[in-house]
Amino acid sequence: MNRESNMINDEQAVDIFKALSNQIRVNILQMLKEPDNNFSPQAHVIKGKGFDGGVCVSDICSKVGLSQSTTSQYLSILLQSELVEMKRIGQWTYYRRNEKTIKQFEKYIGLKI
Amino acid sequence: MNRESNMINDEQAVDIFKALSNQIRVNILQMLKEPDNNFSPQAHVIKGKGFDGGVCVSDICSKVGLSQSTTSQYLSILLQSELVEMKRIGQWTYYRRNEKTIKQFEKYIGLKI
DNA sequence: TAGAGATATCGCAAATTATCAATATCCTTT
DNA sequence: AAAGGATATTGATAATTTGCGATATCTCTA
Repeated sequence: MNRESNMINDEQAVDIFKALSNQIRVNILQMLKEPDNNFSPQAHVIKGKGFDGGVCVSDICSKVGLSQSTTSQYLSILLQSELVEMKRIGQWTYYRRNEKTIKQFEKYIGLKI
Repeated sequence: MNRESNMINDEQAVDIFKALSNQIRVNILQMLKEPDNNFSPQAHVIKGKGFDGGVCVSDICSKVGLSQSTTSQYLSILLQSELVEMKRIGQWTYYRRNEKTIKQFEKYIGLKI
């Protein structure tokens, strides 16, 4: 029951549009689709620990070529819009795509846009 | 042949995200889905003349409650991203959704985001 | 517990966006 | 040709975003 619970609202959708209104943030989301292919072989990509595919900030940072502070801030914008999720393990913070939100967003586009 | 011709590129996609990163512009696009239901009965909604469903700027303007200049500018942002198309007929400029781009955008989200 | 590494936050200057009033342009009609 | 209505453009200011360096916080290890 309650199919609506899967639907994001207009406000959330605009937040997502804002998050994606920057090429580099889009790139980050795209790179996270295939962490193993898109980051250096020695990159810190998680297997196991309940957070498969998570990539740590410094690897994303060196890949996108922006400063650490900007990269961190962009990740937090993606996090706030729930396009990604994060988990801190030790001194590293791992980010990965939040496929649930992305699916809901796709659905929103099809129905509401 | 050439299935790729239907696919928008990353840059176009970011332009679309920017266009949609504003609630009012999203509202305009949504209202244009059903012009007859969303505008006043005496609104200037086109039937025929090869531009069915087109709505003129002043009707959109009074509906969204922003100034004429802002409304016009928002429409031109939507036009540049090709989310809408326009046709000038006499002294009126009619805008309507560009379903082709919207479909391509939907496809882009599914494949690239 | 002091240092070192990873990430987040703060403060800032530059660039961009939001929004309006005023003005210009384009059509139509007289 | 002039007036008037519809839309676009311009100029201006306030607000937001971009992106950085500096600093703070957190966590591990010596």
